Amino acid sequence: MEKQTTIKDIAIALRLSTSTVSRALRDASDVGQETRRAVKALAEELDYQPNKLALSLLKNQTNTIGVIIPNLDYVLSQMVRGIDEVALEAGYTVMVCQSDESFGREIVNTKRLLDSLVDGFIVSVSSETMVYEHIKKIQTKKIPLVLFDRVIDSINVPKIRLDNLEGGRLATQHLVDQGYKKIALLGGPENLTVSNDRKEGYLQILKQNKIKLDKNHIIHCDFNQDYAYIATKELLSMKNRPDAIFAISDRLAIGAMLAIKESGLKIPKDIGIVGFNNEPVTKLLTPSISSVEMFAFEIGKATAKMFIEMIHSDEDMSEKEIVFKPKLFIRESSNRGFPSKS
Amino acid sequence: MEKQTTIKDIAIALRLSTSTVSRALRDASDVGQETRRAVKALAEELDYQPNKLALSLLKNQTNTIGVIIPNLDYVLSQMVRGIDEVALEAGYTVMVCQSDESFGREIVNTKRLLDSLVDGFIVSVSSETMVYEHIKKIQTKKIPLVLFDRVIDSINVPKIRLDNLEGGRLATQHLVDQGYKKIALLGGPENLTVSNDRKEGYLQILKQNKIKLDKNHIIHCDFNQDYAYIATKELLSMKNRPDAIFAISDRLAIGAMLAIKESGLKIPKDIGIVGFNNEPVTKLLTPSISSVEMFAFEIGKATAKMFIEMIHSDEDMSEKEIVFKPKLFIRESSNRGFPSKS
DNA sequence: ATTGTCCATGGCAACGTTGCCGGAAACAAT
DNA sequence: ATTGTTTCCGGCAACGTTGCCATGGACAAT
Repeated sequence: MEKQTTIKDIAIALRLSTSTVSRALRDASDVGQETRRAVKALAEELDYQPNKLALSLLKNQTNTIGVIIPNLDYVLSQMVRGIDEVALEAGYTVMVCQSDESFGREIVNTKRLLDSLVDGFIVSVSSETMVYEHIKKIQTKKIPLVLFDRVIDSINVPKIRLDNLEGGRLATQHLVDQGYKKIALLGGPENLTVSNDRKEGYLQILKQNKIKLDKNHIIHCDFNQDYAYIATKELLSMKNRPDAIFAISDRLAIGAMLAIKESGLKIPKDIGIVGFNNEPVTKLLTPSISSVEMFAFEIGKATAKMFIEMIHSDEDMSEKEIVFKPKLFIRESSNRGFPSKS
Repeated sequence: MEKQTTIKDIAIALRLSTSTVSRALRDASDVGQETRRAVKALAEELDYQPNKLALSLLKNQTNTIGVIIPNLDYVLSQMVRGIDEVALEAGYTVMVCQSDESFGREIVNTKRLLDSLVDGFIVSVSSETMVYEHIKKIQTKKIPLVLFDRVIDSINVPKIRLDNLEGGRLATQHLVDQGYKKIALLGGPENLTVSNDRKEGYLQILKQNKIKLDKNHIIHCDFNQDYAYIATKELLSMKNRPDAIFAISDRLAIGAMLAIKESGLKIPKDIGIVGFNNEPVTKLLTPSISSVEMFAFEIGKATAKMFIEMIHSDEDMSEKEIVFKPKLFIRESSNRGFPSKS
């Protein structure tokens, strides 16, 4: 690590003061034509780069956004890509920290970024997170904070998310429309609004259609494909066997599908499946899996935009919330041909 | 953004000098018992956190690693996870920048991180990158640099990568063993050693087995699944139609598979496929796709370890290279049952 | 009483940069 | 000749921290 050339080096070489060099470099007024030219020339020659650290210390701002996410699966990768794109454009650098769905690591990451002095936070919580002191601490310190995707209702900051309730509704209504009568739910972590909203949508639709719910048909299996596999085996062995499964994520849907395939039941004839996220893989499987698109890339971009707006505006934005509308893609796994084509 | 409590605040409150407070906080010698206790108590109460920026400026080190990667697909996500894990452990924070396979953005990212004063770089180049001035600049400034996965031969720094040559060999030899005679190659970008090594392995095996190569059977399609689909359509329409495809990534293999399915040809009977990366999706498809595992997570960890070793050691490590051995997972897409089971 | 030693603390510079103020020189206006 | 204005530049402080050196008091040894 070589010493970088500093403003001082230039000042000494040119027998000027650092102030003058600084002004010349920034094209400020109060600098003579000649001096300016000389300074700029030498700066160029010595490949001078202003020391960001010194500036950050002085201005108490780092142009860095701390992003805390639970993992880097397909959806979050897309979101991060969206955040990245907008942030870069706006002159911010992004520090991404994965909590790996661990509450402990989420706290560690928050602490770290907090004293790395990021200008603000963009956060999506881990599935283990049930108490939000670390998040509230960010808020207490008046550091800009935006929540996205896995959002926390009780915290009053801008939020960008999918309308998961509607997503749950879309998926479930579709299954009802296809004539399925006993629709099971493979749910996610119970402390995540994302999961609960999707579940709530599911429940609403059942109620709306006067379908009696068998409580055993709801199984929570985090976001773990293997759990979904096991849970589905269990569902299939029930006396009151479901004839459709709404899985709260595509991973769960895949786990379910593997279990169903092994059982010999036919998809979608005997049993239908709808997933969530619309990962590319859903198109590729046999049968292809119906899924709810959640516009991850767009959510990422919107999140970063909101963040930047928040930083530059001084009005209170804590009530702002952007909610994206989901879209259902119907594929083989749930398509029995209803309503029958004319 | 509230003002953080500083050492000065504590000093004033306790009528001490900043030096004394600093020493007390760091458990250094030369501080009285009483003062130490008082300082620590107040620091706790005011939630004092040392200002990393000031420290970084002083010590000229940021405890931050700049990671530049072309994208966040499955393999790189795994690698980043590995890097993250080790880096965190060692007290480093990671700044991940995606170049999105764009040469321009790679340069921008390098510049940014360069003057964000990261302590060093971990880089995997974009598929567009053919000239390495920006990478060499890192080296010129004597900033620690480690290359991984997509490595550049002509740059003399530690490298961590897969034995792609062997990977290409494994895949191709397997196809030969299964009795395929006309093996096509869906290649990656031509300026990436990763692709070229895999291709070279393929060529070696063909030669070893005295299989005549039809030059039309080699098609480069970056890492783009859609190109692979089109390329495969083309291959299938050839007079001298291949009876197997070695795709340099799973994405390409999937593209190929889609095209073959449409053609009505049977996999693996009429035509075999082997992919590369061993993404989880390969297991799930019908037929499941044989693929070469590249131990992305382990490569990530090894990379970060190497980086940290490099920072802490003063011997020259530029010649160090860690090469992981690939492993072929044989699945339905290429399994014709040879050698026939007894 | 003088010197030496130890302990606890304070002062100052430095890291690289900018912002503010002051000042010198040149020239114009009175 | 005095005053004012402009142009160009330097000095100093500040951001938060640490490292080095100085200082002063207490106490023991001579």
